Amino acid sequence: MNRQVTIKDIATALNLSASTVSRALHGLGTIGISTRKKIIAYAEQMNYRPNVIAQSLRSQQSRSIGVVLCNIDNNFFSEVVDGIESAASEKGYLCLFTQSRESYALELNHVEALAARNIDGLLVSVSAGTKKYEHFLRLQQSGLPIVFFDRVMEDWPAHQVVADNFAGAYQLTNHLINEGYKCIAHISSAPHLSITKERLAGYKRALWEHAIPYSPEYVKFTKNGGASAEENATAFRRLLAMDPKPDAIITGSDRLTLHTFSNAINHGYKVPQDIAIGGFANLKVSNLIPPSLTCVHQPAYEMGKTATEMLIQLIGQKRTVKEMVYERKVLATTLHVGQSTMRV
Amino acid sequence: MNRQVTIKDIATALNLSASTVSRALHGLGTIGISTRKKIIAYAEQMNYRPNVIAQSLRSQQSRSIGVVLCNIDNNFFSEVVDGIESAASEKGYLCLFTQSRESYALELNHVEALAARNIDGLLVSVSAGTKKYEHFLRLQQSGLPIVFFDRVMEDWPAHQVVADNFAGAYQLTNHLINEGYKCIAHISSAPHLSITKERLAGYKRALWEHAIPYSPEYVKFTKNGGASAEENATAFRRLLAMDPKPDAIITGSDRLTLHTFSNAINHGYKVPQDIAIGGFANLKVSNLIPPSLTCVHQPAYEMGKTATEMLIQLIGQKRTVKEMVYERKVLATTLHVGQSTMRV
DNA sequence: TTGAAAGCGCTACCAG
DNA sequence: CTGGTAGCGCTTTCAA
Repeated sequence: MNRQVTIKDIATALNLSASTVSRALHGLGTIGISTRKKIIAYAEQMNYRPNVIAQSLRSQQSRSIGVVLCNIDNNFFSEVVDGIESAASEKGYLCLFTQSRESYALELNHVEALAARNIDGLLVSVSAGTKKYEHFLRLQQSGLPIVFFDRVMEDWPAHQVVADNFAGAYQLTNHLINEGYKCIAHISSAPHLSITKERLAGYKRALWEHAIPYSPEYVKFTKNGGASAEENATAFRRLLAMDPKPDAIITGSDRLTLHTFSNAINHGYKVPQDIAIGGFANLKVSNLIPPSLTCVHQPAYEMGKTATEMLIQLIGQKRTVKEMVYERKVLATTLHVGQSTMRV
Repeated sequence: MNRQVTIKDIATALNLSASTVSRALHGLGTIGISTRKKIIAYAEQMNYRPNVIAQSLRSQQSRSIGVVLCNIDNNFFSEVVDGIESAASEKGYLCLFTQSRESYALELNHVEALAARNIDGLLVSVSAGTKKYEHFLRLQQSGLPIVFFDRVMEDWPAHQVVADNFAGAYQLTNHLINEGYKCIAHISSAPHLSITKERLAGYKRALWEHAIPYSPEYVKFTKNGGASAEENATAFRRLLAMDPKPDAIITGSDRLTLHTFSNAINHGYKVPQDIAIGGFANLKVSNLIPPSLTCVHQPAYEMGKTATEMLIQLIGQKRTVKEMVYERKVLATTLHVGQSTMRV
């Protein structure tokens, strides 16, 4: 590879010292106006680009942020990543992007690999397979700014940006109850995830307010958040085999919603006549599918943007761990009522 | 931030030299077995992680690859990125990921920013706004391995991984002709993109083989590849205002397919009775939308994976620019026939 | 106004 | 088998 042109090259060519060139290029310190112009011109002509790695080594920061999430090929997360990249690139940060694929081991690997790269900060949505948070806590303790989004580390002080999962589930359940549905089941992600718990709580709360007893058998969790069609199919089959049969299902993610919908159709159920379906979903097609889908929409792009801006601000202020004040931002969800939960 | 522990720290603590510690940690060179064990143990205990930035500066490579594409929030590209990340992480590479948002200026910025980070290689799908390739050619000339995927730099020697856009469009058009459609229109992306040209060529070819005259007025291009709903709506309206009115439309991307579908419905057209629609699409819901969508599916995940593997191989072999043999891989598309193009 | 030197953390070479 | 030294490219004192 033809070496990129360096400050030293410019210095030699112009019979100056490296420090002078560096100064000229940054406009800092004192420097003769003519020397400066000459250097700038030559640098331009030679298409000089500072070596960011070297700058990074020197300054101990990299203007890059690490991102760990479970899987990008998912409407919700690709919107989030869109938001992350936008905010980061606007502030001159680059994103190192990794997928945990719901595996604790992979998440751990990626987090360590990122930390070794002098990232200035880390953005995390924890994997479904993660039950220990030491790897995050250690880094946080060492002073690395971390912002969790969507799926957060519970019961530990940390910066968080989340959707109002409780309210989303609560509103959706309420809507179903008000439509007259009596037996509302719930298919959700892995039980220990923060989003799962929050949504479950919203669901329970709505039932409770209407004096409908909560039956745990009507709630099915999927270990991989519906990544495999099979775990969803099982949950669906088991729910529909129950007595009484549920007349509505609330689903907890894009994938779960889609799978449940498709399972219903494949089993010959009509929506909403035989079973109503409504769920968390950031699909671009919800109004193309008939019956149009009732869904709780999360501000995914905004979540990515907000989390990134929060992170970059933290990077800027360089507080010590002790004086850190942890912030939790909750973004509102919106309920879109479609035909899939309409009472017939 | 509590400084990470360095080789020097270990050396001081153990009364050894930095070089010895470095050797021990890498298992290279000669070193006493007991010293080695002692060092390894201590490093582990102190949770030592090599500073990759320093390694990078020294070795002049970073084990990271840059990625530039137009927008991740798009089914096709998020699948591609999934493939890229998988392949990269498997080989121990990290991905620096950027979005050009169909803008030449942003693309240029990102490419330069990436190049300054000592990336070992670059993965590119060119933006719709890009008509000059100097920024890529310069880097390629300087020895940086670049692999283009999906939208490639035309008429220039370069590594490429693309879908068989010609065949995809050809098969789809053929299918429509065989179903008996007479006036087949085409809505595609920006006219100068490689994918647009290839698809147009396949379309023309099928018409030609059936002795159907090609009328340019029945082909509409969208500057931003249908990123805005509006440009698609305009194209749709203009097509349907023509005389004779087309009885089928072939669309050139996820977004265009979705928008066209939705436009048809909103204008009160029945698919396929009033107008047949088939297009390039990697949607996960194509069979949930009735009528089920006829679509040309591209192996997006595989495209990302293949491009990345090709890139990493290039990085490994370190040929000079002169001895470079450029390779173009073409991945087959598959036609899924649904009801949206069924003759009624 | 400019230059020399030191050092960020790491590794490769050459002496001992 | 181990240590010293140099240098990757850059910036930042400090001295001239």
